[in-house]
Amino acid sequence: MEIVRPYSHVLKKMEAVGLRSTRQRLALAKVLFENGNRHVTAEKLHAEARASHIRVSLATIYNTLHQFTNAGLLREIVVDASRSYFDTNTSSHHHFFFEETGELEDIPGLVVKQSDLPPPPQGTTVERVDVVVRVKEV
Amino acid sequence: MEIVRPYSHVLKKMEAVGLRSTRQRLALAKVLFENGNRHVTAEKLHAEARASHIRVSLATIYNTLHQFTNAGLLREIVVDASRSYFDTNTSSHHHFFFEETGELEDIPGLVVKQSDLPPPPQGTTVERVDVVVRVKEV
DNA sequence: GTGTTTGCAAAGTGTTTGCAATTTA
DNA sequence: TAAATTGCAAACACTTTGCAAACAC
Repeated sequence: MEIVRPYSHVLKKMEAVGLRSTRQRLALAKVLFENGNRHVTAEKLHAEARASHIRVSLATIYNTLHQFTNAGLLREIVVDASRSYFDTNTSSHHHFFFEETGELEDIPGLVVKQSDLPPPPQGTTVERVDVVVRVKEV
Repeated sequence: MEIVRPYSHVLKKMEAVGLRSTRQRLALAKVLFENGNRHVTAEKLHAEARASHIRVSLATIYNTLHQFTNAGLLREIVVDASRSYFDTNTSSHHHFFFEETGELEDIPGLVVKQSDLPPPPQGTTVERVDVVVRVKEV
């Protein structure tokens, strides 16, 4: 019986990019990656960390979110001009955004192909395509 | 020969929703709607206004952008977590976003149909679909 | 031990607000 | 003249930064 370590790849990646295994980073990695895909804001992660008795400053939350994003462990999603969202799913996919609650949800199986799009402007290449489907409660 | 008043619909709309024709609003409407489609941030519009010797405070810029947005004359575009963009083209369309310069450009002829998308989550309706193609200079 | 990381408080950025003075209708 | 609008400065929310103390290796 294999022991599942849902976020062992995170530890490997941290080492690979030279991020030390500090108490804070390990605890945040656990919260973020242990339980499937998540969408978090800095504030939410901070609140959650404190609720789990993890002592971390907000500054460290921001540092960690950016370090993980640079390491390719997180992806930043822009849906709201006033807050940054981070997604533990770094594969190419899109989102439903619940305008009232500010929640995000992955859209399964929506793939935008290069051929679906007009060519990018002269001298540019497509870095990424983001589709946000904004939904409202009826 | 017809006299073209590219933004006469704006004046009508302002009246329709009860926005008085103040010096500031008229001047900003002119800047925004006189020369085809535009994408502006508050700061850019403010700078442009001052360059054209229009005295407007930043507070009024924000007020006006929101009032015009509520009136359906502008559309807010979310592409950057740190700034709000407003588009004079309120019809359903999508954008190229130049990550280095922060510029926006309409994508002509990209239409996302309801049938292209998975159904929205139970109890919600699609308010709007935003596609942002992030491009980088080669 | 050395270089990295943390946490705090201060600073920064874009945006909003309260309110007196001004302007529009 | 009554109600709406403006501009200022202060307040705000979120994020970043500088730096001394704590920590990882």
